[in-house]
Amino acid sequence: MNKNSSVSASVIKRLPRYYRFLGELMRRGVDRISSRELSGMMKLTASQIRQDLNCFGGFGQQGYGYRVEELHSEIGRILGVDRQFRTVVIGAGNLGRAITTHINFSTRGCDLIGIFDSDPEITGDRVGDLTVRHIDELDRFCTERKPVIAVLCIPKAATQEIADRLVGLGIKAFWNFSHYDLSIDHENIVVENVHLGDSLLTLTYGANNIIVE
Amino acid sequence: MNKNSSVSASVIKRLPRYYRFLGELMRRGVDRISSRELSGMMKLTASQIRQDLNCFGGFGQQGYGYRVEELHSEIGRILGVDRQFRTVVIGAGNLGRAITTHINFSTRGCDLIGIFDSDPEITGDRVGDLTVRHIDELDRFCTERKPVIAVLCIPKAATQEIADRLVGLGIKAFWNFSHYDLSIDHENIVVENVHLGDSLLTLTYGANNIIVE
DNA sequence: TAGATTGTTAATCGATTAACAATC
DNA sequence: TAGATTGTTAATCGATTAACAATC
Repeated sequence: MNKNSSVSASVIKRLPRYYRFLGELMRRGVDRISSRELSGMMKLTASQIRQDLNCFGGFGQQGYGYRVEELHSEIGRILGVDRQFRTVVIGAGNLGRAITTHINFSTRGCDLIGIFDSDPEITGDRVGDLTVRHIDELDRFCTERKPVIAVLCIPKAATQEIADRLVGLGIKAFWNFSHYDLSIDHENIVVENVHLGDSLLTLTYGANNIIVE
Repeated sequence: MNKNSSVSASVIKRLPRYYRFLGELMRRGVDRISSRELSGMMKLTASQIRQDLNCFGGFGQQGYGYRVEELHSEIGRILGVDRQFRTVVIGAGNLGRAITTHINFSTRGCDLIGIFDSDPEITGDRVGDLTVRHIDELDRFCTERKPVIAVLCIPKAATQEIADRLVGLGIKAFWNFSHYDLSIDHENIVVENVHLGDSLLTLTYGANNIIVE
């Protein structure tokens, strides 16, 4: 059943985008699409789309194409949007607050249950429908509520230490926004590093090469 | 002189990370490093590092390695950190504010000169050391100050329209945070799409495949 | 000089694209 | 049935890795 283990990172990175485009098509009331049409919208080749989808199973129908709603829900299931992973945010500074309120976690398989900060000045503040807890409460909170995903919005210097501690408390997945390449040596822990600074530098590189001035 | 045009996106995407590691080495007072040592730190192969760097020139010295400070500044120059591209943020909601205050633009070749929003309720608010301007002032502001980079922190639905308008006002590069794949058909415009939602879904996929429950 | 490590070419590997038989 | 479009195999392309001669 699990073809999954062999699916390459390049394919997986494209799944959320497929999911997004299919959701948009659903909203527009389209119920059927061919790899050819989708390739036009997404600026991929039809070949690649068919190849990608077939990593997970034959979702299409020869001579007809793909049923949008079915494909959308299949990809959703593969991504895990039907799960509700208990998730905590560590760091309630500007970025932590913005991520907490700006990202729709529940439609992406996550249930946001806590936000923590080390600054006693801001514990008690409301962020979305959560209340900032002091980091000292983390151990007890994790023991009781058993979160499995942590969003790290903390300074570089604190990241590795907090992450190791969280692994000890049962966290299995990290969404890391600190300017630090988090790598966990434990088995069966997943990390998604965001690196906004690197992203901006990539843009600067592009600008540097087109803007002569 | 410009080997640049032929350098692949995969290499360019790695440059900010090299820059970051070299900066860290400088801070630690290391002044010499071999591709072998760096490969250990960065979890790349030494071969790849030498291959990558040689896209831009021979920065090393046979039998010795690379001088950290020199390599750091060379890569910085390639990325364009010594430029000061005038940059505006469009959208002063949670995310716009967080990006504005959280990211160090000036060390990444950007000079943040304005932040705009369509909500009259928040015009006049301070964000970092900027004051939120109403979006109606955008045209005049651009004519006078000539920004070249725009950071888009606006809803999906508004993105394409605002981007097209900004191109007309002289913007050459977009850092796009809306959940929308911005693509500009004009020549010589660069776009860096961030897609935090897709990043979270990639993590959810990973979590879904390790957390059995 | 001997040792180390680069710059660069060649070999391998993986990802993308093309082609087409299977089939709805 | 004929037409369309998938699923899948084969060909191509690009990126990574290995090897080694050049040279500091």
